[in-house]
Amino acid sequence: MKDVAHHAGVSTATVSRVLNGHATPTPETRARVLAAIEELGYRPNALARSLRTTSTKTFGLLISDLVNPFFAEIARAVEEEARAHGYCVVLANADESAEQQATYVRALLDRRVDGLLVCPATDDPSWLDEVIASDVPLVLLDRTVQGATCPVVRADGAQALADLAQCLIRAGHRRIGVIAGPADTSTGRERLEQFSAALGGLAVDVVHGDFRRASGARAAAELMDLPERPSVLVAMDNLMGLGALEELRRLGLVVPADVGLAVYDDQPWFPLLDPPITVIAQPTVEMGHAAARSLLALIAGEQPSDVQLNARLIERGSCGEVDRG
Amino acid sequence: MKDVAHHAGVSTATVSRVLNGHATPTPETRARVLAAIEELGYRPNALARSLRTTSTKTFGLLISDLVNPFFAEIARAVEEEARAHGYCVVLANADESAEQQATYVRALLDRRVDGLLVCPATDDPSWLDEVIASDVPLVLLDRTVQGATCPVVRADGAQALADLAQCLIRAGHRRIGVIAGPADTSTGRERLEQFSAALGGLAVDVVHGDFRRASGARAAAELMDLPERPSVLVAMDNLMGLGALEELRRLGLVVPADVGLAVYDDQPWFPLLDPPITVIAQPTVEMGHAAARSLLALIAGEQPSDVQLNARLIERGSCGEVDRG
DNA sequence: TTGTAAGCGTTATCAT
DNA sequence: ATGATAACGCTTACAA
Repeated sequence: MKDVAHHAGVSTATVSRVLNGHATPTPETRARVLAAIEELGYRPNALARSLRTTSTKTFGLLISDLVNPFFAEIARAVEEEARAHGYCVVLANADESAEQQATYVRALLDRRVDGLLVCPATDDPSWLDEVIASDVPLVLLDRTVQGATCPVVRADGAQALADLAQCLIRAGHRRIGVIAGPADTSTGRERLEQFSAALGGLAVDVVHGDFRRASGARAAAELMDLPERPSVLVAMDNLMGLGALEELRRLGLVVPADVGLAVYDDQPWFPLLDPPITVIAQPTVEMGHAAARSLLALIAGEQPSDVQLNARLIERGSCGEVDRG
Repeated sequence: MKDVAHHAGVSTATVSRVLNGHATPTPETRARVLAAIEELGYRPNALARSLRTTSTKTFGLLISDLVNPFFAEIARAVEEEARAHGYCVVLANADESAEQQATYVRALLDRRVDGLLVCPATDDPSWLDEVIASDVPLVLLDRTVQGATCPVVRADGAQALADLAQCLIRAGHRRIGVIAGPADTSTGRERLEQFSAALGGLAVDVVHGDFRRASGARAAAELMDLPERPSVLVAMDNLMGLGALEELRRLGLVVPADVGLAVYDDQPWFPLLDPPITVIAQPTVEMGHAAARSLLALIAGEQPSDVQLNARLIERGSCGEVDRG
């Protein structure tokens, strides 16, 4: 910057003014400075600038699992909305681990992001104190944590789960196996509760997984090993659904003849299976956009309210019709 | 930091020394400082630290398309390896756009990342000059660009494509439709060339896509609309393969009876289709790890050589057997 | 072992 | 309209 100033015969202050589009510099000095910048290939140091202005024009986005396409889509949407408003997104991947999440929260805070979007790995609220202390604006995405007072953006699956319950009961299912998410995540608990509630008194067999593929396979194996086999399986996330599908295949079980299957989260390949899989689809793109906008609002000093988007059931025939012979 | 120093009755220099694990501070002053840090909830400002030390302990990772699971897996692996060596990864998503890529290269350079990993969206080398000028270490991942002199980590598909060609010819295919990647990407060109070469004189019908889903559907439609229909389609990337699958389904065509299909990139759901899809699998995790290690080496002043991992054919039956009646 | 002070590359205040 | 200059929060000679 000093070089540029020298080259243009001005002070660094003027260079700064040109850089930041201030009104003051005269058109001709502006031209001289711009020429010098061009010639020297000068690029401002964002670190120094941020140190001075206390603004990094950067969001931190903490994702629970990057290889989960549900989160990848959300991340893409967040980044899209952020970019439209002049913000960069630093993406960190917690891999469904609470410790990694805490580590990254700290790393992002230390790097002075202007705002934080977190898809919490677990309910554990211990990391919250640090971000509150730093008073960096925070928005929770997809999942909540205990006692958080910040805006939350999530999909409401109650209606969709009720629809699914109806659909299964109508099809004659009386033994339902649920591959639930972790009990220490809000989505894991809620989906299970809402589904159970919608089922009325009907009991379900529940095995908890961890929202990842292998756990879906394990859970499916366990459920199909029960003395009284379920006639349909409901996987509460797409990766566990994938694992379940793999396990059923391995066991030589045919969907829906031997056992039905429904999955939470839609994926483009679900309709390609035989039979196409019945799913509950979440509005990922809208969630990402809404979350970024909430954070923007928070930064602008507003008080954005929570956002609840609706998930919806897409029936495709993988839940079959139970033979009532 | 000044507060901490006051609180502990020392100077900021001593606080700094404690923070950075220097040998000098006496155990008891160290304890006092640590206590003060704890009590005040002090967190060092990474920006200021980086400004001073010119090291951010951060890699920039520029991905061509985050919702492409191939890149998501790579990103995860890069992050994993980087974390193991004390580096954070800032992930940016170019969405297969050259302009967005250039924008992000600049943003990452300005933020003074210690190294850059780029999966180039196109061959366009214009952004290269800026990173060379900045002399931030650079590693190219998956794709190369014209005239780049930096280490490259990629998968070599020549053998796998030759195997696939053999497999198709053996099955009796004589009209092969290729859904190729963009001609302005190295992987787009190479895969097509290597496959054509392996086919010997046999002509192929080629339609270029953009490595994304919709283009795969369009290309499949175009190929199946040819006066002489191909008996098998080869999609040179998993997203275009997905699109092709969707289009074939829409057209009411059955794989492999009506038309065979092979796809570059494996995905967990390919084996679940009926028939399971024959694919060429790339070692994504190894690629991510290798790339991160190459960058680490570059930063350490070494001269890592290019890395070529082998892709491999996995035959699963979606290419059928042509009826030679 | 510890403190003083300069400097990293900016921006912003205050003069001019 | 422009130029000195202090300050942002940290690290590191150098001195004590």
